[in-house]
Amino acid sequence: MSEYIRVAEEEDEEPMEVPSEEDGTLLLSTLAAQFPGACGLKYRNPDTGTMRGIRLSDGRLYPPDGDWENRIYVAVFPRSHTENKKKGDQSEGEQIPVVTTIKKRTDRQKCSDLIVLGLPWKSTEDDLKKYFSQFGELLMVQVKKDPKTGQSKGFGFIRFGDYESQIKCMSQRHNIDGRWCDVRIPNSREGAQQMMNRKVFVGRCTEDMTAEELRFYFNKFGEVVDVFIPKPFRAFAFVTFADPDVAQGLCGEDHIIKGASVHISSAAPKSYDRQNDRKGSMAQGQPGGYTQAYGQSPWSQGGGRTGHPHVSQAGAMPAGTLPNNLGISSLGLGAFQLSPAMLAAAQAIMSGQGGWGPVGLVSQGGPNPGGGGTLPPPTATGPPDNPAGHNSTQAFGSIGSVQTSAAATGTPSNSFLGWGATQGNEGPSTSPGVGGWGAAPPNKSGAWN
DNA sequence: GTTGAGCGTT
Repeated sequence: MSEYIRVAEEEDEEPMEVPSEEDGTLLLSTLAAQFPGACGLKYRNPDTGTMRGIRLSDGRLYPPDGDWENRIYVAVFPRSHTENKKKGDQSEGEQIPVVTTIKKRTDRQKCSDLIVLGLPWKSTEDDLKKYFSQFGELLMVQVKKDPKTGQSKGFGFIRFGDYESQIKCMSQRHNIDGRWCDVRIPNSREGAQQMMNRKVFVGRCTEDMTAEELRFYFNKFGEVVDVFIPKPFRAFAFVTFADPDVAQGLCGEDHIIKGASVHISSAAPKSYDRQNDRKGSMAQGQPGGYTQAYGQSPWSQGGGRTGHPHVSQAGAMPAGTLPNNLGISSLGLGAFQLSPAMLAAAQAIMSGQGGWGPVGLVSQGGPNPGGGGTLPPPTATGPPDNPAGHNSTQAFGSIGSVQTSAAATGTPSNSFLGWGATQGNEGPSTSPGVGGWGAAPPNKSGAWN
């Protein structure tokens, strides 16, 4: 079922053939490999003469009506990218409303550690390094081992130097030495923090706005990783971007979508204090309902492994939540324009529908695999990160200089690959970006708003 | 020289 799909950068430019997957979908990573920065696909519908967006979900583009047919598709880029290409003429074509310019680039993401699951027992850190280097510069590689026996536990951690590498890596599965391995965002707070402020609240939505349309619309501003529209209709939505800067940049703006003016504001529930208030009532739940919202690996595991232990498709609203919709009009809408919606939003968050939410009341039907029902304390504000440098056992500056093959191959030696500084470092704290963690961008606590 | 869902000695 794999085929080649013709894609052009602009509608009138020469298309390029890009391969689809066996299931007929087109990986966004495949598209991006030929059209760097592309975040979607569209084509002109001959019946209506208008452009039609292609559904994107979990990094895969789905053929319209199940068939790519023989159309020529046009790659879609985030707006900033488009702006660069069309030198400034902004008053034409598509309905781009009043918007402040977004200069932040989508690749200015912070990377997070990634967990690699399902490793062969024999795989070494050097093996991982060799394999994952194909996606980009690696800052860290770990294989977790039994301290006594030195035997691998079958999983490890990696960290890329740039976010695009991370995205690319996570958008596919990996065969390492004969085993299918998953790369995900770890359940730890590391990744969860990056979820902060990536989600915006879109108020005054109309009922005819579909998630796909919202996704398509907001993709102009940056990669959209999730759109959530509560059901039944409650006139708001959540849009989650890959880049928190994009999300933040949109906050406070009014946009016109399908003729309606929607208002974008922060979706940050900022309810970490409230969590403490209701310590007793929060049963359990990983801090990362997040994990499936963002760090999911759609392909599950290879081999015979079965699905994820924590898949929370919390459908129903838990009892005893907030008073329901629109009875709130009695509260005086004029003064608190966002109140009703925010209340409803809180409701949605609390119920777990949003796929995140700090409290995670309902996690899923099954037992919490995290062992023990205690929710790890959020430690919202604390700066838990070590200062630069001492964090990982084998942070290394730049791949490419692999002269340490002696240490890499033979001696475990605490599995230290020993590349803290490579050639050409003029002392510490020069050249941010190399040299491991010194450059670790404005540490996580900064992302909390 | 076993195992196969998970979540990280520092």
